[in-house]
Amino acid sequence: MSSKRKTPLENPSLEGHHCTVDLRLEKLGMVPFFQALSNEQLRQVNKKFTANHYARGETIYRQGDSATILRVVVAGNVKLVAHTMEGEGVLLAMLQPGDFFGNPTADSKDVYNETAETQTDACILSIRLSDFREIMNGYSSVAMRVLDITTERLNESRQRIRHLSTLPVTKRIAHVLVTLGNKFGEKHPHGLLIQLPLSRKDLADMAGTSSATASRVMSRFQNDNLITSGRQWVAIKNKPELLRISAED
Amino acid sequence: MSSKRKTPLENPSLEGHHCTVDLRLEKLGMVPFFQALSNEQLRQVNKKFTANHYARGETIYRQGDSATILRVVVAGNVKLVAHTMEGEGVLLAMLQPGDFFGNPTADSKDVYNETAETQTDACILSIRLSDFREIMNGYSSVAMRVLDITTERLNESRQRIRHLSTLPVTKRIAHVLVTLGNKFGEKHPHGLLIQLPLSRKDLADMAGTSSATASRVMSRFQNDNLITSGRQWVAIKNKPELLRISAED
DNA sequence: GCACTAAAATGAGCTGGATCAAGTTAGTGC
DNA sequence: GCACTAACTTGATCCAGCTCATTTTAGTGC
Repeated sequence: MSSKRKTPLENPSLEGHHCTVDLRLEKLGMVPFFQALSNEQLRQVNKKFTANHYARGETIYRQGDSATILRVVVAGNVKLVAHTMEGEGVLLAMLQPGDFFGNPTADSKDVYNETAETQTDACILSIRLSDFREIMNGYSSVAMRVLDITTERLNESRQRIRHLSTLPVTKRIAHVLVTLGNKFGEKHPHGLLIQLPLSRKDLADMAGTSSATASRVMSRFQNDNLITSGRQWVAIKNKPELLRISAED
Repeated sequence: MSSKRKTPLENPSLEGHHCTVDLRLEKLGMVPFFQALSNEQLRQVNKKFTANHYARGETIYRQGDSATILRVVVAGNVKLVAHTMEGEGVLLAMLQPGDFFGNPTADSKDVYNETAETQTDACILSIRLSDFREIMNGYSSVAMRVLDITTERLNESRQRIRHLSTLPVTKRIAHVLVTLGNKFGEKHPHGLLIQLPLSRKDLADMAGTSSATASRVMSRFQNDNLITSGRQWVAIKNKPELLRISAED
């Protein structure tokens, strides 16, 4: 884009027209739980979905909204945030293309218990929960993959509980950085660049601390030459050492 | 039992012979995810299970063991604990009859990432993971129920992350008490008795605090007449107030 | 009833991290 | 290049909850 750009982050520049039917079909096949389906089956499934484009920072749904729709990220990133009454946020998950969100549970009285917000421009597919349940009923491979993913998320979630209960802030942040690096990292002159707008506040909300403390820890890491960072971006220069810090003792 | 017993907790007195085939069959039908099966189907499924009796305090499997077996609690209680290297524990879940544990995921290189230990004498059914996957493949109702339960556990787990990150100890403990009351509570002269051996340490490991702090908070609750408790047992006398405390502000 | 033991209560002191409040800058738009 | 602003940094203070250590007590076995 403009030669003035300084952020090392890629400009998403995701135009609305990227959310087309053909792209949808192509992307649906890449979604983990549809991988076992044939092209014809995929075409059938595709009919049930609708696509939507969201700008960065838009809210897709809010905590407390009735949960009748399941969504899949096709392009861009989405974050799931739980808010307390006072407005403090806890960042539950950072999603990338292929990830689904919203409960896959049928229970029609369910409401979302987190808010979904785009972290970049994004293209999102939606399907009625009842339709998705039907698909799972029809194709056990789909149901099984969804179960596998949910189980994995449960395990991650429990690991985070363990960290919150037992590790000091420094280690928690080191761990969050490594995890983000693994999921969103891309090779870059600065190091392993986390391809995602990521503020100190976001980091703090992931590690369960305040943004002031997150900032202090990040300063220290930067001094120790473990990371490079600017506004809303972080690159990892020494992953092994971060990993060591997060696990030591 | 002996007239000398003081604990208000029921004496489990679960003898080995309670783990019989007929009991198994009867109980299997009560497990949430098998409820939609016919008697004949149930009999088929039953063949795949084996039953085991464990004494209180026994370890069923350890964190790091290879995870090739899925288990179901038939009688008694089981707790899932994650340990750090230093031996601190985090209590991830307290299970009751009907609950399954161990990952339902096929991935054969998986290991358990928590330790399962009996909290009372218990009867446990085991099934090979591969057999269970087959059952889920064959009966989509089973797969769907397992998914629903896993999703619910994920939601609980995320709520706990929210609490750990945002609530002070007092509220977290109040919340744990209410939750345990709902799950394990039984009417009793003392109030709503939590039918489970439950030490201050257990409580602390659930709320993410030290047993000293848990003890202090419990003393305060007792002074305020919200609970009654002794060694390893707690009864709730004023649930509405505890609920208010856990949610206030 | 008495002795025994592990659990629980309690005290004293310390500290990691929160909070509040200024400064500083990176990145952008013009 | 310059001005602008939200993001970030950094300092100073404070306290909830931890740790360590001691005393008390509930529950059990005899």
